[in-house]
Amino acid sequence: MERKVRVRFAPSPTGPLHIGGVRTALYNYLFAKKHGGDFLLRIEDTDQTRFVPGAEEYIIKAFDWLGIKFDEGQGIGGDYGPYRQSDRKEMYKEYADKLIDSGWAYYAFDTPEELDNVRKEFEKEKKNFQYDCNTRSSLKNSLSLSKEETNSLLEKNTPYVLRFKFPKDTEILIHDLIRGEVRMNSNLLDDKVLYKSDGMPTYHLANIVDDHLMKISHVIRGEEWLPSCPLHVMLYKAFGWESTMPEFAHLPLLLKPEGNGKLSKRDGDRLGFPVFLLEWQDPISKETSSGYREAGYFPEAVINILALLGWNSGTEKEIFSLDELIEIFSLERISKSGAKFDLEKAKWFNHQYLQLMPNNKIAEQYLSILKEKNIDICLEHVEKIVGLVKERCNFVADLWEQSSFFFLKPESYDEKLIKKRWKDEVPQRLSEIVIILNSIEDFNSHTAHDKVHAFIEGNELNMGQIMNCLRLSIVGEGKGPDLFEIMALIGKEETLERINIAIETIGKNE
RNA sequence: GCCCCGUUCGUCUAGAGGCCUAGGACGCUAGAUUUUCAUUCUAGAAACCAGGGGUUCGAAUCCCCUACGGGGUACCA
Repeated sequence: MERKVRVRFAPSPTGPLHIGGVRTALYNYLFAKKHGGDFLLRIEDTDQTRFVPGAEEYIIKAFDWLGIKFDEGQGIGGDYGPYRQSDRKEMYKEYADKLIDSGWAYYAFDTPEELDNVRKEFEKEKKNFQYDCNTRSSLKNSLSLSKEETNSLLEKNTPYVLRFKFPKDTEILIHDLIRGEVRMNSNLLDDKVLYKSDGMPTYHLANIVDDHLMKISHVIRGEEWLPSCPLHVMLYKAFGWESTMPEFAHLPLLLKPEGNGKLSKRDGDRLGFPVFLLEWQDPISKETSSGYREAGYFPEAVINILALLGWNSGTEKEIFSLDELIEIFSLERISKSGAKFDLEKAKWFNHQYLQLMPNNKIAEQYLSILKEKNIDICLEHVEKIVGLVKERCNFVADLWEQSSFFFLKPESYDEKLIKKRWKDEVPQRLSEIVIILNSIEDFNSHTAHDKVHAFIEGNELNMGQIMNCLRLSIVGEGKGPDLFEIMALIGKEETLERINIAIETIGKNE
């Protein structure tokens, strides 16, 4: 039975997405596209107390930036809507009732306070309380109560929840596409709440009903869901949907770099690298957390970084475009253990993408940074500068550090370099070079190079001595690309001016 | 506590019984190139394959135990 691949990414709008969630979405996307299937976005907002305004919009915007497109879902549309669970509220009741009718679920009238007390009682005896096949008969529910008692409670509108009735002594087998077979015994599993007293389903009920109705073929989600997967499998069985039950794949988690715990939204900026795709401001605390976009990462690089955090192609290739990833992605090559984010490698990836990007594209972005610094210059010129210095940069913003001297005269001169290189005869030699450079009609990097080299050789001077001092005069320190290229780009006049200023300044103010 | 998942260089990982004196990448160190810094190139250090038992002629690879890490254990997702 070949069925169309349909996968979903189902975040809860409790805040911005962190990169772990983004990676889960990416793997879903790659899997769907690889198999010519659909990728949908479903908003799981069954917990109304955790609603965070703006989160849903943020999620959509974040994927928009990343360049990952949903085929269907919230904010996109499709034939299986609505795609926000709170908008599907009415239909869950019907399915919950079906479970009551078939005996797979039961009413539980215990209040949260009562359950708390039971838990405390158990703790006193160093035992752990679980609402399950061993304890449910002593609690307040439709299994322990008589039919009359139950009905009377219902008639009085007593708040209740619906719990799943796990059968006794049943082994539940999960076929996980990443982990193989996982077995669990039903006696150890608790009777999870399926339907809450506020009239909303829990994740467990809602996700099974929706996945079924939306014809989801594969559930690819984080490992934190593995323990509740037996419940999900049992629910498919209870509904009689076993034949169309999706296949499961539980992804390893993204861990905090310090070594303990999974990455979480609350990590914000604390870890020294962005945890979110886009900058996020908490609507209540007003605290802002940085994003990859704002930190200067390219979306293509972020995709590449995330793809390789828990998956590899089996080859030694590491730079992949989205299309290449779709081509070779497979669930089998996902590793089983959690991965820590490596900031240094992330920067390296961005560096690779910066080198791959055409200079005019980079120049466009750099131009807006230059504008902010009140530097008015044409794109063509910036493009040339970018070509000379981009290999030294990881981010577009690094360009300034590597090329500010193209736009500004040195304000000071590197002291160490002066000490080492600025010998007494240097000013005289540089004055001679000024005259030589000034005599060049067609001033460019080649002519300047030839003249200066001829001068150095003709006078049997030390190449390093002259070149370093010339660089110091023009750049202010010992860095930068080929000096003659710099001279050509800033022009003859500016070049001469800078050398003259250096001759007049260096060594005179002490 | 109980249940589940995992464990190869600092990090991400290759490895599906002999090709492993364990390969690559980032980072690190050194050398080369260069007019400087960076890039680049080359080389190097870096994992007794968590530990211990098996199985086998042979185990990083299969099995068991232990340790450690992670996840779950909510009317959260």
